Amino acid sequence: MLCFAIYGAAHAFTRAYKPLLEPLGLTYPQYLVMMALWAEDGQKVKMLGDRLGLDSGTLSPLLKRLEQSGLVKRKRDAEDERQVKITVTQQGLELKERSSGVMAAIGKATGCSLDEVTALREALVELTERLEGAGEK
Amino acid sequence: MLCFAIYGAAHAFTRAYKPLLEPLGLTYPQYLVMMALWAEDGQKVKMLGDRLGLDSGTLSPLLKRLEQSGLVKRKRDAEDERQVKITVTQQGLELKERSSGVMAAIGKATGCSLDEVTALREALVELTERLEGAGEK
DNA sequence: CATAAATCTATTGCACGCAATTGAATTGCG
DNA sequence: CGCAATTCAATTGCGTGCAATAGATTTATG
Repeated sequence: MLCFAIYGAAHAFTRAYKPLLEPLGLTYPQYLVMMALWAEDGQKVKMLGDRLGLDSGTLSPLLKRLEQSGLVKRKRDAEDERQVKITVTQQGLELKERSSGVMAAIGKATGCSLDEVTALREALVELTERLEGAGEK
Repeated sequence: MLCFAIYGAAHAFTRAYKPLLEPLGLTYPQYLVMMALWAEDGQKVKMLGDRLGLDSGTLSPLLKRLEQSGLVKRKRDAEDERQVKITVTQQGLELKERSSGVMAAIGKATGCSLDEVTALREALVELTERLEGAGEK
């Protein structure tokens, strides 16, 4: 059952990240969103959703919590008021520094060489694309 | 980001299963539980939790919904009244037949050879064990 | 034997994840 | 231009996932 192996691995990752992210006051999905924003600030909700594979039903409350924590600002775009632009605050930038150890700790926990990680990641991306392609017919 | 690839693949699987399981009235986690019970009937909640990596907080309401649907029965074990034994009903057994096409459809959607699937699965199980081992220290 | 410790299920509270709907804003078409 | 179709974010409802806790039962300990 490949499905079950992935299911278990995904949860194992979430559990592994949890103790590392807790001191930062972030959940795992929130951390993914912050990483996306650190990589490119000022993204619209739609853009984040496409990149992370999440819809507005998930992102809206998540972003609201990040705003509540003072990490991001949400603002309607002046040119297209349907869109909401998310910008990282000073506090959000500081969190980036404080979270620098997280990636390293996870890399160590996986105990994989860089080659192994790369191969596995590519296989999974490939698989994901095939599954999504099949679903759309 | 390996974490992100797994995160995406897990959701892609869930989405791929969804249209197949909907006609059966099952969610993906419910399907996993039913598969575990079809493989071995009469399991206790604890046993299911260990095998699927879920705790009682997740399983209790899930099993209650399966009972509501008439697929399983929950009964306190006579020998140890702390435990609850889950048994598949006649209706639950009939569902097994009706779901026989699901696995095949997913296998096809992945578009992987048996060797690829096996290799990927083993890599993920290995990774999961390392992550869990690291967490327990 | 009585009591403390451990085990097991259920409940509560919070945070996703997604379908479906709503409401506002923009685009396209006649 | 004017109205319909589209796009986008937010909301609602349901089903996980998990920590923390509670309650009941069994086991271990003195």
